[in-house]
Amino acid sequence: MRIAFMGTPEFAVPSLAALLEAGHAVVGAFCQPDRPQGRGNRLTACPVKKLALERGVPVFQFEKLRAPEGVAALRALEAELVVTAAFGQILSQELLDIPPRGTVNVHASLLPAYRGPAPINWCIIEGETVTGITTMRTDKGVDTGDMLLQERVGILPGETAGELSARLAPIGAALLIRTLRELEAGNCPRIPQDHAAATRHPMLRKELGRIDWAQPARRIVNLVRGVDPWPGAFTTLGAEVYKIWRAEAEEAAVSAAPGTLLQADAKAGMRIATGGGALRVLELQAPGAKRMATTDYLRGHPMAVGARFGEDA
RNA sequence: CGCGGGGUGGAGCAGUCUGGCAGCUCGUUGGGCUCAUAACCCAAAGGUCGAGGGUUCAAAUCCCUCCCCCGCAA
Repeated sequence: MRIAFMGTPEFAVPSLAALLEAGHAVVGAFCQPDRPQGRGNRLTACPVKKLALERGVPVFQFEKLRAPEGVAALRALEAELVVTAAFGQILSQELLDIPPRGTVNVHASLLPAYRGPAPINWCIIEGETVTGITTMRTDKGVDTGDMLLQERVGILPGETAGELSARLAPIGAALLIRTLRELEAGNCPRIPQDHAAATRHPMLRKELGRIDWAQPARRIVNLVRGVDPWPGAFTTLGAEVYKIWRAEAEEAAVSAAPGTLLQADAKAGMRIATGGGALRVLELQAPGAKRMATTDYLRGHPMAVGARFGEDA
């Protein structure tokens, strides 16, 4: 099929690769414009753009695809079908009307649950143990279109959003290919979503990573996993910002105020009081330093038991 | 030219300002001790101090150039 692909981050890469692999004519790859990124603010190409260039697929980057130039560009490609995967822009009805065989989206959740731009992160933050991939017909709402195929995937204990995303991406790619095959054969199911059962979660913000020590340790662990690798869970100690990358919940009863440093020993490790149990910090990152095992950190940076995290700001 | 922190035995760090013996907490190895240990005691190995150049009687430390890592902002 003549397909226009739209996607931006790493998650979308296997889907684009699979389309090419399956012999589809990918006539264009749309992704977000290059953004200044990292130290030095250098313009950086997104993963989809890199792959597209590598495979000789024409790349299109519009600040707003729904603006006239974007619409014209898509129209000019004369694609039969549009495939989107974590594109990062909402398609207008005008855009949706262009491809004669419609638009198919690869979404990383079991719709209608976890609609929105960051389903993988939110599943983990909310403590889910099962998620999945849904392929769907894109309509004018955000992740509201009719569902095509769905595949359940278990979330591993301790798995981070980054790890889960890397695991889901190829599963999504495979499901996409199967969906297209069944669409072409005319035997693909098409199931309207139960909108009453839908949940929607917002885009990630930096501030989401701030640890609320009044929460139970178990929820803080889920936050730590769910915002890894971005924005990362963090807390403050005085003016310093510490990131916490790996932690376990300890159910023991704790009487100290939430955020209190209960233990900081280079051998026994670090424990912090929470609103429910203690948080055992296994891996952290101090300002200016790289992430490291808590015990390693404590060897060179003794900390006073009784200090309160998250007290300022 | 966005702002800032950092690179020192295997790990985490101090020492750099004010040049003068390569140091701390661990780990590793060997030995001892103990019913036992995230325990304790004794000993040992392990370093181009990120790279190159310069200044100096003398450079981890001061000057110049470069490389690499990290945080913030976006």
